[in-house]
Amino acid sequence: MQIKDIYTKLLDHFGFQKWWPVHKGTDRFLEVSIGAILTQNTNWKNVEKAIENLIRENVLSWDKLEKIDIEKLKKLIKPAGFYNQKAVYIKNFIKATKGQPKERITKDFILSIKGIGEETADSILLYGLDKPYFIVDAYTKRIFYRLGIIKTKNISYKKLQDIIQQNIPEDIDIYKEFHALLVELGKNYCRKKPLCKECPLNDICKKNLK
DNA sequence: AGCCAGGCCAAGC
DNA sequence: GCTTGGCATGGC
Repeated sequence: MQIKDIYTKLLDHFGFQKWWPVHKGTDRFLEVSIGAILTQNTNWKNVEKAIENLIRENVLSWDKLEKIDIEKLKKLIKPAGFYNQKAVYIKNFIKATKGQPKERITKDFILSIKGIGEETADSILLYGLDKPYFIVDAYTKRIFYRLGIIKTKNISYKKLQDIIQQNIPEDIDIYKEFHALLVELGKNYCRKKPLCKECPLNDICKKNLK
């Protein structure tokens, strides 16, 4: 079973996910970046509440986020949790990237911002700027470990990213869809307590509990 | 009523 | 380089 066959199977089961979800009328690069910071170790439903707050208060823009009082920002993003550090991270990100031409927004550049790690950086690059970086998250590691493709869950981000990128076409739309599909599988079947019987990958998984 | 979520950083080996 | 503890809310 090849990695690209897993993608096909998931696509057959779930259909296209059309990630990353953004609101009409907002800057895609900005909304993806803020969403990526807010969703660090956080349920997306909670992130949606925080983003709704920012939109309702009309502060989801580079200018407004640069000027907003940080205590007010904390209040607005509170539903997303870890709001003290995330407010600082958002401020750091805005300060570093505001007014920068898109060519300057390289992975090394955004990784140098305190609060942006590997996954957040790749989310911004792939979904915000259409650059070919495959995103590795906790679901990706868990799923590939259970499938038997990797032998340890402690594999480094870079190693798993390389394995996946070397085994699927370098295609932005596939990168986007595949990651979204892995999240869908992780949420619905390959949970901490997995639902193996109904899992669409049951027949090719080593850890299944038939 | 716990357990969990689309991680990151700092500190300590 | 790898591991650990802290960070916080709301859904299920």
